[in-house]
Amino acid sequence: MPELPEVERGRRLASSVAEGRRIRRVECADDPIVYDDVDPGDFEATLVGRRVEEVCRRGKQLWFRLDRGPHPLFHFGMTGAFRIPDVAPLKLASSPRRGEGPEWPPRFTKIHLWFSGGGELAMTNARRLGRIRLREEPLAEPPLSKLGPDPLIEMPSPATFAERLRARKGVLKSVLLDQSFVAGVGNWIADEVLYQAKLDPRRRGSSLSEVEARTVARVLSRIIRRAVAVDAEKTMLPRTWLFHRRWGKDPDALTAKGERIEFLEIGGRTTAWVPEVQA
DNA sequence: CTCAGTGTTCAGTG
DNA sequence: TCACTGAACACTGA
Repeated sequence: MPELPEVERGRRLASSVAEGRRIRRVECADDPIVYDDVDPGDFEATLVGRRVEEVCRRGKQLWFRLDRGPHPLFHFGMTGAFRIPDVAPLKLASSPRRGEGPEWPPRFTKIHLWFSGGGELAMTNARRLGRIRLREEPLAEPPLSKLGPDPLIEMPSPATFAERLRARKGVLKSVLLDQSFVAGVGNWIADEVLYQAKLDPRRRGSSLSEVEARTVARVLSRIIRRAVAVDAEKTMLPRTWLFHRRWGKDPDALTAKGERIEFLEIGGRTTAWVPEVQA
């Protein structure tokens, strides 16, 4: 379920287990789709023995900066995640949902890494829209080189953001999802931003006033920082957010304030919005 | 059985 | 070339 905050959670998890450690062993699933342009055997040989200097993220892309290249890049697609072995061996009363149990490595594991010091990390990817790649210079090559600024670590000034947004002719929802405009916004964050900024998702960037465009910048930054601050834990997001009410296209869905939520399809994506606030 | 889906990419169009 | 649109990808879970 990865948008920027969830990918950042993955980065922190990987960082805690991998940074400063050497990769001792690698096991890849036999899945050429997930390996994109990399042969799984080469991949294992490339990584074993390398030291992980830093786990980096930009937008929804993650990569390990190793002591020498090529460096592995990870993209979670719609369903990917990093996992580490469960710490608590105590049996819980309730039975875990499928794929979330204590099984190790977990179901749908595409790569399993062992580090010096005993840590392990697995990347799962049930629907196989994720990608694992190798790059000599990650930031200089696609997909990273095509990304716009990451709103957590390199958010432009409101003035700069507003200028860029007002230069766009496309509808706001699509512009926010464009990873070359800002990196890391996905479907629910785009809807949340437009709800809190009180803007119709079908408005065109070029139609915004300076004040409206700056509001988008401010709200986007605030939402991202808040979601990252709670480590993307959904139940910790403010009750007033559209997030909690937007799922399932429920025709009777209401916001926490009792406003009616409606659904549109914009750029092929389901868009939840609140006409009485955003019209 | 059918279908939506927290994402990206690419061919096609204007 | 830019900007945008829609389809394709893949497969689980509802």
